[in-house]
Amino acid sequence: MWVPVSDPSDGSVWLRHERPLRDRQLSRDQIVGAAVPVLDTEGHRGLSMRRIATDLGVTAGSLYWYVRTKDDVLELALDRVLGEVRADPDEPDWRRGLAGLARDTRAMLLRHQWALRELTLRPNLGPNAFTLAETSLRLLSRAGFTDADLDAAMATVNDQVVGAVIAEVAWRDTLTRMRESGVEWSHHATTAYLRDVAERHPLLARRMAAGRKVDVEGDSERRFEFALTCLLEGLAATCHAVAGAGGEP
Amino acid sequence: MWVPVSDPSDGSVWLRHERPLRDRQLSRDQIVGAAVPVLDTEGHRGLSMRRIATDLGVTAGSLYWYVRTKDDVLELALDRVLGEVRADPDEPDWRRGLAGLARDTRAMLLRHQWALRELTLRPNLGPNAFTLAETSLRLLSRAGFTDADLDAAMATVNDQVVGAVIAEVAWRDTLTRMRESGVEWSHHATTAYLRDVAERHPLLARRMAAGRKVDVEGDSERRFEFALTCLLEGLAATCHAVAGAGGEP
DNA sequence: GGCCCTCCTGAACGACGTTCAACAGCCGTG
DNA sequence: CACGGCTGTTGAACGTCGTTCAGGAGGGCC
Repeated sequence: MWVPVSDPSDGSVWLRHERPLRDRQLSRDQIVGAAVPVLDTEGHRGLSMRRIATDLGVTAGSLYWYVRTKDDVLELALDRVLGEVRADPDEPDWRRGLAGLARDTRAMLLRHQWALRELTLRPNLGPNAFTLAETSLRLLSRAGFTDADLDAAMATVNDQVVGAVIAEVAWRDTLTRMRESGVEWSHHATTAYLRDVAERHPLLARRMAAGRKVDVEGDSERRFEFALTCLLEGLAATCHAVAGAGGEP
Repeated sequence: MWVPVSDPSDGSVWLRHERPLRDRQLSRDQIVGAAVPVLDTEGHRGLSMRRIATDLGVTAGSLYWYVRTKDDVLELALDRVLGEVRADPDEPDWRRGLAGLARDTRAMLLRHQWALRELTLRPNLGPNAFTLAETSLRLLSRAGFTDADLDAAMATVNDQVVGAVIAEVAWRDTLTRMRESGVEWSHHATTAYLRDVAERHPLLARRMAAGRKVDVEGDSERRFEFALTCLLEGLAATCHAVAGAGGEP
């Protein structure tokens, strides 16, 4: 019994079953397999249904036999790359486990920067997303969090990673684009605009001038590690506070 | 002497000066003013150059006199809403100050959810972005962070907020869409897929079943506050560790 | 052999971002 | 006061996009 309640685009790909195929010259897997490399190398702008189709040697229309919308493809692609994240749910030291998970997620997101966009407004109900969540929960429950805080703690770590990589990518991109157009950051006398900003904001100005030579790679990693230890520290403290006198042996 | 190095779209709107206008029937301000409400009510999909133009009573082509690209409009719109965030840089208690800033930023991002997408790959060099950064730095320098960690600490707080709101919005959206299509979360016997997920992931399953009635509003806020206290706790600890025996009075 | 279901083609639709020749009105200069 | 030039705006056009759909090829089942 199925009521298409109003159905503008019901739920998510994951809640729709893949058709049983017969002569299949294509499959969802192949479609995603074609989409991901394009996204990696050419970004969102480079991916079109027609592009996927020609890469697979078919016409654009055929894809709609396997997928209802381009958004479906993106949703599938997102879960595909989420599957690349490796983490050991049985690591006994929860802090080490979470840190590893965070680092691996960051690495994945840097490999597939388009995935950040997807995370912002994609339902994200894929199997790999669930597996990752379960792993996090497992590690955190080992830390001694109570049921209520378990959710929040998991979300906190995850959000920190996502937020950090977003900022990192945006920053990288900014520097690249500015360099391309001949403007040098950390040398703000070039543009009237930047000079003005520096005058109005002393702390920022010091920060801009400080790293005369900007080391995006290193800075980003340092920042990420800082945030991570900071957060884990806070989590441990909160956990102990909640557990009262209990906690780790 | 100007070399258009390759110039696909040099830098950012902010590095280009707005033309001095004469008969101006339009202005960048008006364009952004027309764009933001559309984005708020109809999202990215609802915003087109033609839409902005007709709302302003002109043709699409005219906009290109004030703006070089649709991306310019989005960049300007992003900074416009960043300007809505209010925070007191002179708040003596740095933790209270940062918490306030974080909460206000979250509120803004919930009002303008499209802005999340922009943050992911927009240069974000607008004046309001800089002002916010300066405020953060001011508060954190009051906390006693050294120059090197100042950057990282600011980024950490900011990233947490962005990450949290992203997850919140995605979650809200998922629930809404599922409800629209008649699938109920926390009642996963409905779909074979969700039942399967629940079987494979015990901790997740408990979490799904726990909140029989999902209170997105409350949960999100609780989670946000959890993350915030957690993070500030961690920051304070790190700061003290770095400052050695020094620190607050 | 006939039918149906699966899968793909090719053409089409409407909307999009962006460009551009043309033209309107105001400017300062002669 | 006339005129050339700059500032804005138009309207049509280009190419691309996501998506739809009638049609047909070809295998599986009765």
